[in-house]
Amino acid sequence: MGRSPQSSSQTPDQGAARRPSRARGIPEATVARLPLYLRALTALSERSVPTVSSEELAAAAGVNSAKLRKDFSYLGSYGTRGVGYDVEYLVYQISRELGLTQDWPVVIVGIGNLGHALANYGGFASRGFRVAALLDADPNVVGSTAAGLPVRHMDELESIVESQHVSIGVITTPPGAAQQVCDRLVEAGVTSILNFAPTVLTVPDGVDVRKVDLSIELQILAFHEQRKAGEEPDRTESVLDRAPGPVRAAAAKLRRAAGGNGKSRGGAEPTVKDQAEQATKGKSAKGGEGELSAVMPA
Amino acid sequence: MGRSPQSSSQTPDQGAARRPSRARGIPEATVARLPLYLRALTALSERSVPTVSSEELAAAAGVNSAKLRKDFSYLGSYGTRGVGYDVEYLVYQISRELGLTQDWPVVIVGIGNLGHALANYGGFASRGFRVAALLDADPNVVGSTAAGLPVRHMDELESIVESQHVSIGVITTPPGAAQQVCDRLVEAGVTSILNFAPTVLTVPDGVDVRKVDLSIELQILAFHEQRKAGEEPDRTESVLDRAPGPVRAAAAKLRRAAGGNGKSRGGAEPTVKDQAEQATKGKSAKGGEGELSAVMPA
DNA sequence: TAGATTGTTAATCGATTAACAATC
DNA sequence: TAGATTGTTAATCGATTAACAATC
Repeated sequence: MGRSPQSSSQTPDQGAARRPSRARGIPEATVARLPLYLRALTALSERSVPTVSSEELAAAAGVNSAKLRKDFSYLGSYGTRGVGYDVEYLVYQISRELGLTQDWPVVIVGIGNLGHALANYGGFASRGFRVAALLDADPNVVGSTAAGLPVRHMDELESIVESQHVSIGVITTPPGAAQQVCDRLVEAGVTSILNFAPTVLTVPDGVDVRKVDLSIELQILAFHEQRKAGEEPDRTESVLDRAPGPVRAAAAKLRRAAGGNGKSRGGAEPTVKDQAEQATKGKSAKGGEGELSAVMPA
Repeated sequence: MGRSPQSSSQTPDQGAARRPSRARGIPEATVARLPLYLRALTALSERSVPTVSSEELAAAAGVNSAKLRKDFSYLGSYGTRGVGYDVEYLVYQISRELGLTQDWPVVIVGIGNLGHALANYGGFASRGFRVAALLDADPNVVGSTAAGLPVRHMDELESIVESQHVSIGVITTPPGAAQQVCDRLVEAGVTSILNFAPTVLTVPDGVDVRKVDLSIELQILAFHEQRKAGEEPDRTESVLDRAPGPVRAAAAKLRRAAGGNGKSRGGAEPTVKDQAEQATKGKSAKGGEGELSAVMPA
């Protein structure tokens, strides 16, 4: 069976998006928004709002109305011109489209803080996801309870997955254990994996992986944040000069040596490049993946 | 100041993507992948690998090499033809591009299980993110410690954000409190928000919001999972018949009444629609956002 | 020089958006 | 009927990908 690494990251080409994937012709981008619409509709339903226009619903979901109507057009013609959409009816249709009208047993592997948080997450149960088991490798954790469920030992993984027909696994282990856990889940029959460990998982064809990476989200924010403060005054100086000592020193050296910012496009400047290289040799990895092992206690 | 809801969800148009946004011409999709490359490069750096080809690095990051080279071309010409990329040099350049060579103080608001998990997340510190403070509204939580830091009261939010120049806030409160917390953060000077609460936040222009939604990820997996099992045998029957009692009954009724699946495109079938509507009135919200309040203990 | 690999081009694909005819 | 709002079209935009000339 051919193995392919998943796409990872909160980006357009998440897991399933790699296959032809537009199952039944619904674009991946639309699928990713259906849960948003469902959430907004559920809130309206609780307030007993009978119908809603594309404009109102779009506002509640945080998208524009043209996009929403286009999205809904892939599902069918569920609205009424001049009136809008029936809230209950849409809740049902979207739930059905997403597969939420059936029960989805899931296992959570790695019961640290994050595993705990997920086990307690009410948003799962209310949408058809049922925690079939909590698993951990640590004997000190096994036997304790989280969210009213006993934490069971990894040894039971296969029997639980098989007997309860679990098709979705959630991995909240340290990164070092993630691939091995993934392999066991897949071998036992799991075909969808939600991965919180900061690792690229390799899975056979036919298995979907989605990745949630807390640190990546922050890094993307930092990228934009960086550009807000100075509004491009002279990035080389402003950014590097606020950097930690060694980097700042190297930056100064760079400027003295070449006046460039190491970002000049196409300009072949081996001198600049070599010096920046030297400058970073010392600090090198600066923390790196090693520290991530401490991220999510197994 | 014009307020606009953020785009939310792990989809292409996350927060910042709404503005013209391609700060310095780097596409949003590329920015979202830079952290992946950085992680892979950091791992290589720790193994003291001096250079890497686009093919190797792409494999490690889980993307294809053409995409990687295209991404890097936006940053500059940092490789050497015939050789590849210098690992240390690239680590530095990408870190700089992402703004990780500077220190980013963040506050985490809402210290439940998830807040705890985030406070302990080693991936933050190793990338320049420093937890400036943990905040909570619950007097029983205030004063305890998490990840070695004291949990402080919400009342201190403004003074902390201002005195420590915090520009990034992480919201892990229950959904009901999120918008209010967001408003206070923004008012105090925060311009980037990472939102874990299942709510659409409204923020002024110039403020970026990224959203991480655990339940949405699972729903997307469920959508694809649903299509694997049966491979389109006759979805109306297979899906609805596995649904809970009331829904299944309604489905049967529907089939009897019209033989349609309620999904027929364009075909105006008021009878079918009305009956499906009736059928769902009873179960209605089925849990819904209310339960989500239990998600993340403040 | 020969082999390897980058950086860029151009074609393709998918997603977004405004506008409006259809129709309730 | 008049007003409102959907569902769809078509234009635009952005992202992906293969291929290859440039060049180490």
